[in-house]
Amino acid sequence: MSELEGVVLGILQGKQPCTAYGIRMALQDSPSSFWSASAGAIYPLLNRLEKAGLVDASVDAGDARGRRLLTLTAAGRARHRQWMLSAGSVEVASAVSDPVRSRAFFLGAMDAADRRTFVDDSLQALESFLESARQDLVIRTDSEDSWAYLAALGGVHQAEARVKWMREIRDHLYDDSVPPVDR
Amino acid sequence: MSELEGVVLGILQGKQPCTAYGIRMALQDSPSSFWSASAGAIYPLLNRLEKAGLVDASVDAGDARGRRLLTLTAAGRARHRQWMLSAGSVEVASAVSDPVRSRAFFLGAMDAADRRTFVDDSLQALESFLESARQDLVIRTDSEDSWAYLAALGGVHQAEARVKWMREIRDHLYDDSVPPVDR
DNA sequence: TGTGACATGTAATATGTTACATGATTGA
DNA sequence: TCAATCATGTAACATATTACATGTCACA
Repeated sequence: MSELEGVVLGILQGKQPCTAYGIRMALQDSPSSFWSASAGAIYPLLNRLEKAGLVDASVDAGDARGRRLLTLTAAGRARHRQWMLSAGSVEVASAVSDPVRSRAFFLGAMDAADRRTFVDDSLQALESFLESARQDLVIRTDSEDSWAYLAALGGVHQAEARVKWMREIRDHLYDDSVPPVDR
Repeated sequence: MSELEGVVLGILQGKQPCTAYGIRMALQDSPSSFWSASAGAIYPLLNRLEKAGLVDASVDAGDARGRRLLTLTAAGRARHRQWMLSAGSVEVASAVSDPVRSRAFFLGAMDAADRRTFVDDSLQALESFLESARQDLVIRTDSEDSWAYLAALGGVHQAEARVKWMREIRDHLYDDSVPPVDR
């Protein structure tokens, strides 16, 4: 069961009845750009879920576009619950990915000028991302869903931790005691 | 250019000359389980890179296994540099993924008992992950590569932020009108 | 001498990406 | 009426996963 599948089931549970397009838009509104939320991923996925009996679809008769309103079945809810509870496994908890940190591991192979570019530019990008995470939090502030707010708050905390960390690296960079790496 | 490709080029740059197997093992040693580091991903990838002229391979004549020692070409180094500098783009900085947080957005759809299970179990998983991130940091402490140390430190900071955040959620959970479990 | 790590690779499968293609609906 | 948004979908392609398959090397 893929991450995207779990997320899509979750969005559907919160918005049903809604269209595949609506799910796509909800995914796109997230500050994270981890999924492209492309039509080529969403429509085939939803059709798979429907075929597997996790999702019900009814064509909206009053809409000539063939608008399909989707809802979760009982099996779909059970599957979503199963996905949720997998958060307790260490494998899921450790399947994080941070593309900036992945790159930072190899800073030692760059020359001093590139290192500066890297740190300055990625710090700016991280600050910009933090800003969008904060905006996302504001949107959820008056929502009745305090859990979604707390989840978004976690995103802000993590974004703050990333900015702080990159500032630490910058401080280290501007410290002259570090000799250049030999190549 | 995929994340895995960039990471593999980076590992190779730091360990060359080394085998594809060595790169796999280096990937596996990371506390993050984001990549499975399976043979089915690494060997085809390295062969693609070789074909593209980013990697050079020389068969070790003294080894009957057909051990191939890999090195980066100039084009490979340039490609790696390009990947590194892409950390400055907001798209890359925002392409983070946290499977526990993804799930936390949908806590509102769970019943109280499942919510408690979710929070208690994922807190334990996050603490366990934090521990492995700390161990990874210890390994890098006496390394001459201070940058890799700083990168791993970022991993620890983020893991700490995730634990702290889940504790906040737990506090919110037990503050609620829901009667507390026996403890 | 035997076991576990080293070493390379493929096959079937699943899933995601980009780009393309089409048309309806809504509101200024 | 016209443009932006809503809405569904496919095609070619790239890439990762799991499971399988084979054999060598180092060392106790």
